[in-house]
Amino acid sequence: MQHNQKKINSELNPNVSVDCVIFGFDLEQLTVLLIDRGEISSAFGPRLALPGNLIYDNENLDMAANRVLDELTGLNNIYLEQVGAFGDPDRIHKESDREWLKSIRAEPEARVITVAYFTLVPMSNYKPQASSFAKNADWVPVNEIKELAFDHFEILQAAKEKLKQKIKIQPIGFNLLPEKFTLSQLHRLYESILDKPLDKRNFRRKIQKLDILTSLREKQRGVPHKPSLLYEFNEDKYQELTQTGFDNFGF
Amino acid sequence: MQHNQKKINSELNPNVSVDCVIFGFDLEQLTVLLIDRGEISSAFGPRLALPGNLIYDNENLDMAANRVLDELTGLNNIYLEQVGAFGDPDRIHKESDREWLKSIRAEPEARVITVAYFTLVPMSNYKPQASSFAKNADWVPVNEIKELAFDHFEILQAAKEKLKQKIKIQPIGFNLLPEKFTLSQLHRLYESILDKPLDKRNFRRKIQKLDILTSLREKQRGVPHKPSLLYEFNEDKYQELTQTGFDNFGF
DNA sequence: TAGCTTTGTGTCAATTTTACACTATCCAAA
DNA sequence: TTTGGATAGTGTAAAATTGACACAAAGCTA
Repeated sequence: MQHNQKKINSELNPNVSVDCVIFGFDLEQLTVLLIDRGEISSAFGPRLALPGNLIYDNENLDMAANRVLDELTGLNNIYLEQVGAFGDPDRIHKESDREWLKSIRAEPEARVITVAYFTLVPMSNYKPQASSFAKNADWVPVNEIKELAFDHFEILQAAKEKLKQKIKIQPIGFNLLPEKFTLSQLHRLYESILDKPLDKRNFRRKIQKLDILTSLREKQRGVPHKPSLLYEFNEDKYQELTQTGFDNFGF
Repeated sequence: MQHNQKKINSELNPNVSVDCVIFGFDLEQLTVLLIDRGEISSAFGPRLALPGNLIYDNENLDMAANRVLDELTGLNNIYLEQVGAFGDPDRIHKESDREWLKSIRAEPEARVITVAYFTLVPMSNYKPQASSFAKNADWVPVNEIKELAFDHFEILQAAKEKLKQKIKIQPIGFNLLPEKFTLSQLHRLYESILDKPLDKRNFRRKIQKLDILTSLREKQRGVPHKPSLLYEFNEDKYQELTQTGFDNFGF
């Protein structure tokens, strides 16, 4: 593999962007980190949008997604997975979006293909803060989101679906929880991702059988009810599992 | 949704391409339709590549993939699914690939992000033929492919994986078979996609339970052994199934 | 100390999965 | 026409998994 073209300066590629669906879990429900575009577009359409940006010509797509994530949250080394590319020619040309683009893009009329990612961040590690491209960012429960800028709602749907599929195959949900968590929290997390109720006892049986939890000799404190045992995620077992994979479909 | 920018002429977008992993099944094994780039690059690297092309500015990604597929095979209305975007800055800058690009691209040095698709075509409906961007195209058994141009081998791996996952969730395999087929052929197809042997009786039981096959009162002819019953795919049941979905993971 | 809230636990029936081997049918070759 | 070769087609029993279901224990609060 040779690199024949050394890029001294890296420039924004006006035709390709990344957008991130940043999932969090407030121990109650699944949430997404959205940016508020402010008044400028509110007269015409949704204020909220997924964080995203054009890519630089010297970075690959994963790097670009990580950069966006880092700029917004200060987090890196985060679970990140590509959802796919979205490239409708008119995806950014709704009236309500054009105004905003004029204010942030050098070529607001350019056709932009976006590559969507989803990431899982432990909300406890992060509180929203201002960033270069977002004055305001906030966690919004997934179920309350009815519309978003551009085609971001469609992207969100795709990301949810991908997460749903993925969590059936790999125990990635732990990325959304604090280091120590209770089985009830994990249970609730699965319910909100799969978007259906799961029997408590059956869930516990099944998750325990995966053998990736370490039970700590420590209880919840300060809760007005029987305190729960805390658990930790067992990375070694996880690695082993991802090797083996856990297939579902019986064949 | 308003369209504010009418494009009279559509131009090639020099920064975004689509590549298609066109799967076929020769009733023995899974195959992929590859184009032969010919002598020009053979001195340096692989001659074979996935069919693909730059997108036009007035078409969306699915349309572009369909166009590539149509140009090469004359087939349209084919099962098609996005695999994802591949955007390493150096993905097309191997020495062995640059020569070829010079011969087919207006801007051979431009950075190109590609969006990969996989499609399933019934091989019986198609015999390779010349096309605008490929003098020669041919079916190659998946297992025999060791290297491809650009990052196409990586794309192929991703497409195989996606197909593997997908076939566990939806009965899409039928797209690879002729209209009438035998259970053994279907069996063999699943084995070659999942890349592992499946017990014959268990497979038959399971597939029958899906209830998407119609048994024809017709037998194979001219085979030097007990002829197999022929089956047909039942579209109505399939639609019903995709509604319900068939989940694997038990939760 | 009484009451509220959530945790944590077991069993049984039904279903699904896995492993496994022999006969039936057609063609081809002798 | 008989025989051999090849693949089709079929059932069962043991093991594992799933799904449905209810009540006592622990801590907090008033």
